[in-house]
Amino acid sequence: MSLKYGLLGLLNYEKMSGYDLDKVFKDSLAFFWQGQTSQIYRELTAMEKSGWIVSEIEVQTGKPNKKWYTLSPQGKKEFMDWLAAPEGAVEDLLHVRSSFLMRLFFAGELPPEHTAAMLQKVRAACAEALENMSSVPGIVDNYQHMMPDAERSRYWRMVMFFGEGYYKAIARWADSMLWLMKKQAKKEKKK
Amino acid sequence: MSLKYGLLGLLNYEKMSGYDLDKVFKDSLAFFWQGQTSQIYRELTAMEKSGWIVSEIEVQTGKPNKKWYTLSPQGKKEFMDWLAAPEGAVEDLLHVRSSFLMRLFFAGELPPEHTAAMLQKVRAACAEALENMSSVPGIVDNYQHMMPDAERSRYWRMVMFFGEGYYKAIARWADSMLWLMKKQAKKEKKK
DNA sequence: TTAATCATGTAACACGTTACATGATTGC
DNA sequence: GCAATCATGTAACGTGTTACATGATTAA
Repeated sequence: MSLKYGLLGLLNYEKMSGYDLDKVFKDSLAFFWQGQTSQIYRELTAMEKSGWIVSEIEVQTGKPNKKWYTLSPQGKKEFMDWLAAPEGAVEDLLHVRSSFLMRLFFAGELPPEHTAAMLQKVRAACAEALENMSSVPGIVDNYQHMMPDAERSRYWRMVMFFGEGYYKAIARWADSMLWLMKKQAKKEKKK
Repeated sequence: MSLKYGLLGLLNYEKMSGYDLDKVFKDSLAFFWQGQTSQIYRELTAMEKSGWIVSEIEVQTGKPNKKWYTLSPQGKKEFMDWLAAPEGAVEDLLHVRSSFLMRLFFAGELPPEHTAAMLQKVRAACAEALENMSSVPGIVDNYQHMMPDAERSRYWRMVMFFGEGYYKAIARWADSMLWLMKKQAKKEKKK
């Protein structure tokens, strides 16, 4: 659902090809929405058919031709309508979907050591994710030229803060679950 | 991917019909994995074809017939293999996917008041979600009979703690973003 | 009398994932 | 010589979503 609108949003900043969109998408939106290259091309074809975007081909020599996409007035309207639409927008953020938690739910079928090891991996993954985040401000700066004004990137930073808070929350949770398991293991031994 | 295994996991506790599974699923697993009723029936049909589960029909009068599903040895094996499989299990928890954040990213196209209102709704939704969570321990107790032993539900509680931490983190984030926006609005006025 | 519960699904469509295809140019 | 970059996709399959169908019984 959102992939479409992500692409429209980027095209609203500037004219781009599918290839460009793929890269910019992965640099900016991929933190909260993942899309395969093949899917991006499919959506672009579909949106052109709907008249939301318009393409023109630039013939290149030595390289494959480039297909430049531009937002049509209708596409801009669709984007703005989606952006302002309130339906389901808020609930969505609280929505969790995770196969890790599914495994944890059934973890009673395995020895506790297995789960403890997984939680430790979660801890490590959080630490790594938080470290990797230090490169994001640089990326934001690199894209400053694309944004019509500086205020635009304020929201990008808000999304970043969300990521930070999220990773930290998971780390804290994993720590306290590990502590809980240790306590429980001691109790078991006494018996 | 996980829906299948969620159903197997529940059938590992006890024999159930699609209808039962649908309800139990929504009471327990739906916090971290959503599945429509129609999807559940589809997966059950598919898994029976694969030989992971076996069905027997109970003829009822006054009510529709019931189709009881049991885990086959192969199904149990598939479940245990999935449960212990480490591939991608951890990364998955750190994975974010949210159309709310997509909208926030592009929020510069709208007046800041619009975004502030959305953030306030997020705050309210977190508070509500945390309140609703108080009923979960009761649900866990209700299902105690299904679990082979008390330790099994320890992991259910861990999942619950995750939810709590998650909602609290979002609430804190939303608060600080609102504070940030207020500060910024004052600056704008001065100019 | 109206809604909820019991119990099964089918059909169609939208979206996500994986694998594959092509082929020149540039940097190590 | 080999990998990466540039640039386009198609095909097939898997999963998620929405709408619809049936029809008796029971509780408010």
